[in-house]
Amino acid sequence: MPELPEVQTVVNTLRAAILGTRIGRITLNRADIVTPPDTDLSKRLANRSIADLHRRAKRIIFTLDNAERFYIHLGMTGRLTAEPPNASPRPHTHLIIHLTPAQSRFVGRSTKPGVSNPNDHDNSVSNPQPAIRNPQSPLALHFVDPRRFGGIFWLGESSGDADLGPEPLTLRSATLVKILASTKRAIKTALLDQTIIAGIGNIYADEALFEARIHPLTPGNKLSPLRIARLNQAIKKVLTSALRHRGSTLKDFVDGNGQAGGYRSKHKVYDREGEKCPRCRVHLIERIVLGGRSTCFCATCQNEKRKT
DNA sequence: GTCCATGTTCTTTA
DNA sequence: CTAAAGAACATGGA
Repeated sequence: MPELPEVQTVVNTLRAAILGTRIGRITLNRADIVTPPDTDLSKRLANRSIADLHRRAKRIIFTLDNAERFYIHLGMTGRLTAEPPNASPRPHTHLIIHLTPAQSRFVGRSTKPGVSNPNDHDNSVSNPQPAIRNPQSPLALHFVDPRRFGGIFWLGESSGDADLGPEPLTLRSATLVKILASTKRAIKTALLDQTIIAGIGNIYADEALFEARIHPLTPGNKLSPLRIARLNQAIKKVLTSALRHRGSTLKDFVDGNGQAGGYRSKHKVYDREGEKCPRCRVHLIERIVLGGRSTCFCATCQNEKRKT
C-alpha cells in the first residue's frame, strides 16, 4: 500500500492522537515481524510514552520519551490504525499497542530539548499539523499486515537511516543531478531504489516520469540537468498532489482513521494500460515490465529521444 | 489452476 | 566492481 504520500498520511492522521500518550499493554501476536529478532518489545516499551511520530522514506518512526526509537514499515498490505481500546482485532493483526492520555500533571513537561529529530526532513506540506498534546481518550494502535512484507524495526537511539537516500520533497535539483550522473540504470529503476531517493514507489515513479515526459528506460546518466530539474519538479508536484488527496488506495491502504485515500482516480498512467493517454489523447498507455515491476507510460509523450 | 498486487532483500547471471 | 534479472517472502483477489 504505501509510498511516501500514504505513509505521511498515516502519520498525519495519527500524530495528534498519540503524541504524549503513555504506552500500556502490548499484544504481539507474531514475534517474527520484529527486527532484530531478539528484541524484547514489551520490555522496551514498558512505561514509556510517545515523544514524537514522523515519517522518513516509507517508515513510520516512533520516538519514545527516553529517545529510543522504532519504526513500522507497512510493506505492501500493512495498515496502522487507531482503534477503541476494546476493538476486536481484524485478521492478521500482529501488534496492538494500548495508549492512554498523559496525566494532567505531566502536561507541559517537555521532552528533552535536542533529542527531537535530527533527521526530520519533513516540510510544511508533508507535516501540516502542529503537535497537539493532551489528547482525549485511551486508544489502541493496531498493526495489520496480511502479506507480512512489513514489520516492526527496533532502532534504539540511532536514526538507522544511513541506507536511505534524500527525501524527495526537499531534494534540490543539483543534488539529483549529481546522484543520477553515477548510474546507467533505467531512470524508473533508479527512482525505486531507496538508497538513491527515498519514499518513491511504483505508482509515483510512473506518475512522475509521465509528468516530466521522460521515458522510463532512459539511463540515469543520459538525462540532461534540464530534464532532471523537470523530473525533480514533477516528483514534488505528483507527491504533493497525492498528499492533498491523502494517498492512493488500490485495495488495502487506509489512513490512521481507517479511511481510504482519494488519489487513485487522479493517476494518469499507473494501472491504466490500454487507456488513451490523457496528455496527447491519441496514443494508448503501454505497460512493460522493468525490474520485475509493471511500468506504465505513453511512448509518444515520454520519448527517450526528446531533447529537452 | 493462473496471474497479479502500493516493497524489500538476497542470489544468480552477465 | 556494476548492475540486470530473477526469485523469494505470504496472502488474497480477479
